[in-house]
Amino acid sequence: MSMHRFKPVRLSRVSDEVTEQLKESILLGHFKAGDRLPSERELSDDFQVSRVAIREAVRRLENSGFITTRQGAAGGAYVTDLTFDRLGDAFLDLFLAEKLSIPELYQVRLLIEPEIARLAASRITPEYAGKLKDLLKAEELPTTSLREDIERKTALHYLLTEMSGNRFFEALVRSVMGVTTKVIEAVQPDANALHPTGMHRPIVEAVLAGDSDRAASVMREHAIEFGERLIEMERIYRERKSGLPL
Amino acid sequence: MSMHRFKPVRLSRVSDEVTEQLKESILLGHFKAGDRLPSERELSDDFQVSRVAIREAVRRLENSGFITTRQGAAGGAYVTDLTFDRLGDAFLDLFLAEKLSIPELYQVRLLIEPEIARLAASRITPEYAGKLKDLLKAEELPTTSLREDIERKTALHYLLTEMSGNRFFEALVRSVMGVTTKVIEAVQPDANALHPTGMHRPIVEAVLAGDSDRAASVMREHAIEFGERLIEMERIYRERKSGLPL
DNA sequence: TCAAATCAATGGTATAATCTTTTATTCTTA
DNA sequence: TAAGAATAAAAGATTATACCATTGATTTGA
Repeated sequence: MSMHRFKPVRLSRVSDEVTEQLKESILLGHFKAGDRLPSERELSDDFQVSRVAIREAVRRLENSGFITTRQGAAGGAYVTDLTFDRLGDAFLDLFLAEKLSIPELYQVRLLIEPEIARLAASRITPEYAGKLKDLLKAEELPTTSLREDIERKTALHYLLTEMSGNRFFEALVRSVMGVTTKVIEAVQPDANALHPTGMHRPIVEAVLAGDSDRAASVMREHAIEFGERLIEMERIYRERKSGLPL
Repeated sequence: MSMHRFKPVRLSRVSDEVTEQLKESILLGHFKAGDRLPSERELSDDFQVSRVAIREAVRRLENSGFITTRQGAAGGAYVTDLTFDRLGDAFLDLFLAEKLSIPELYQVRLLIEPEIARLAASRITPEYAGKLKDLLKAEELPTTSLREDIERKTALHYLLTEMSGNRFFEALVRSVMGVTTKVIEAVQPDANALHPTGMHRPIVEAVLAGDSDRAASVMREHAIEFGERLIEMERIYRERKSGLPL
């Protein structure tokens, strides 16, 4: 009955050890974005484990967004700058597994989007003003495909989050957008009926005017209106559950 | 120059194909939480690929929170109910990679926590009232360790998000809490100085009273006060960047 | 000079053998 | 007969090795 507890010599799988050490190295900046990790065979030598263990670790790091791998001569595992994509994937999986619903997403969106618009209006610059006008013009071009239409209309929301200066807002909006885009593309509604051209105009105008309060309130109205249509989309989507995701 | 483009026979790695098929099966409910996937050897036969490919796929699914694996006779890959843990991991990685900062997290928290308190107050029930009182009592017990102290104090926030009835709020609060817990445990401040006993009392009282507006406003005050201390924690944390994460 | 052929490095895949862990079964023995 | 020990069996974990496929660099040759 010794008081001291010994730690197991092996904490876990060797591939987990490798994963952690590599991740640590990346986070500490020993490998920066764009750098290439040693080849699998080298890592195998360094860690003194088999290539299979290395590959499992690499696969996990890839899955977590830390690296991308390329085959061939100048190939290998390249460190990437972490993005919000993995968050989006996680949210999407949760939605597909019915651990999140559109109404829940929209309750949160209703809270943050007006705040983003408010911040954006308060931080308007001539450069951003130009970008906003361009996006609005692009939105009102004739639509060629649903996908392109969605891209154009989400672009404004992304620009506003960028203007807000808060990357957490950006992460959330991108994630919510990811889910809604998924649903819309699966249901294939009439693009213009879902989100009529010009719907964003009042928002842009308020932001351009630097009118924070008005920006927030028109964004709120927009979120309410669009949110209700989205909820109907989800109903349709869940009904034909056999039509596959991924 | 045919107009029709053929699709490549192999879209990607075989392990990616396997990952997608397994994930699809799980999402479609062919395997439910608690079910065991076929053994690696069986999957290898079914998919007609090597065990290496199977293992890489399993590793990714595990990393994404869809399965857990156990060794031994009754071992194997067991499907798990998707949780918000993976989100928390993603947020934590982003924070460690300096793609998110505490001030940004707190700007968002300042927005959602009062709303959660408001909702909780509007949905108070005798059962929740009992739980709230219990938690408050537990908080005011003498502290034994920093970790336990943190656990007790986060418990209230979790209960409130549960009461809010919105799982997205829950996901966000859990994620933000995950990051703050990480920072606090790394910095090891004096527990009571950081979050004095009784700090939560006004919030609980307002919620118990079913006073939504007051609940929101006192929660807002709490978030502001605590947030400022957290920002200082981050400064200390980032300074000694060598003290390792994970 | 430049295009084609070749080479080399690297990740991707397959196979097979063995180790380790865990549970179930069988056997022994008090 | 019941408890405990030995054994077996199943599954993941690990290793080793060989070979395939992709890709960029190098060499070759007209």
